[in-house]
Amino acid sequence: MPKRERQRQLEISLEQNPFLTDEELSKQFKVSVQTIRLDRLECGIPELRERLKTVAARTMEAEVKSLQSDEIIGEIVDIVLDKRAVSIFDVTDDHVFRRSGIARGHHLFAQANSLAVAVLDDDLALTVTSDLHFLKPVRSGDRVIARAIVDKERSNNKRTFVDVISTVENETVFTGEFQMYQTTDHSGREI
Amino acid sequence: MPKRERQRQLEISLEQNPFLTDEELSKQFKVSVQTIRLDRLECGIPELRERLKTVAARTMEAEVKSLQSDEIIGEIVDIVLDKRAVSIFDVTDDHVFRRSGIARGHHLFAQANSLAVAVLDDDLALTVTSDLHFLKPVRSGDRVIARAIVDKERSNNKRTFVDVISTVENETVFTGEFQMYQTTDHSGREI
DNA sequence: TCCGGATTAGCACTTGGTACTAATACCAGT
DNA sequence: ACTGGTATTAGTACCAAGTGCTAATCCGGA
Repeated sequence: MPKRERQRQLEISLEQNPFLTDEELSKQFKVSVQTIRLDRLECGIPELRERLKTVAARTMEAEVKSLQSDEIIGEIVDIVLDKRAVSIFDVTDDHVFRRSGIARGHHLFAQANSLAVAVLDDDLALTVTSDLHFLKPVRSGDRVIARAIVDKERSNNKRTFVDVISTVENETVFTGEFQMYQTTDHSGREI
Repeated sequence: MPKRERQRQLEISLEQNPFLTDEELSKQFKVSVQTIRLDRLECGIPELRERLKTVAARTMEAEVKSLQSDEIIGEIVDIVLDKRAVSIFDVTDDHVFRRSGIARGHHLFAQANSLAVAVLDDDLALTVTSDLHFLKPVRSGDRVIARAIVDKERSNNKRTFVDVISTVENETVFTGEFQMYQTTDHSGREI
């Protein structure tokens, strides 16, 4: 196998499995450990420990991100329980279709839906039905601001209606009407 | 600081930041490196490199998972383009409300919506509106099977209607009607 | 035949450890 | 005051997986 091709394969191997030591690689490619070291040097591939360090660093970051983004998609910036709430969601490359660069619908839905759940002062609010309108495409880099308002007129003690309007730079990109089910009895409360 | 307390703090420190070397820890706790080593030994905390290895391993796993789960939520098991498609989504603890154990709505939506996108033989299909019904709660461990059917009667060359029905053990848990926008012109094709 | 890139080998040194031994410190009990 | 036990510190030998360097060898083409 020619040198160029081996180096290409090496990069692929390490991308798939950064845990390989030079010795393991030398066996895989049937060359000496020194050759592997020279290859890594030429390709600018760091040693095992450095690779693990960066991979591990990625995890820590990702875990912090996913921790906060699991409960609520987006960040809640204002909330008055049982009345209204606002959340901000920054769209990144992770959220868009690669070909078109347009955000996948389920991320906008997730922001709106989790905001609708959060605005209800209930241990357990579930979505029953919802009616969605995706009005304008949202792209990577856009900051989506979702505003949820509890519609008290149409709500009763088991069903609550929450309207969510999401905007990017004051233009409405998404609207959702959520009919929510609440377990606890709210009839005794102030409405 | 007493030994017990120091060891407790040590565990906390390393959980938050597994990248700390014994030397850094010894400075942090103002004891010798050897003491830190003894503490790790007693608490069963592995050395830096082992810690990074396990953290990095977690990442790789997570990345494989999120890679496949980003394009399509769930796994497509059957598809006839522009006609129908089926996907399977296994609900885990990651998808449910901690308190109630019931799956968050946006995961069911994501499965259905991404299936609706996939079934359309188009580089760029976008969701315009959708009408959702969450009929029964879905729990961790449930296997959700989503079936998408393209409604040809109501579709024209710019708007396509896709109906998705999701079931768990033959019971319908979710239905969604998706009105999709397609960029490419399908009028010349077989319906 | 000679040149040059590619490969291999060998050695000293580095990091962040393990495993082990030994010394020291300090406090309580008798 | 002496002894015992725990805690801490110091020091040594060793290891894995490298870097950085020099030197030797191989192998193919002009």
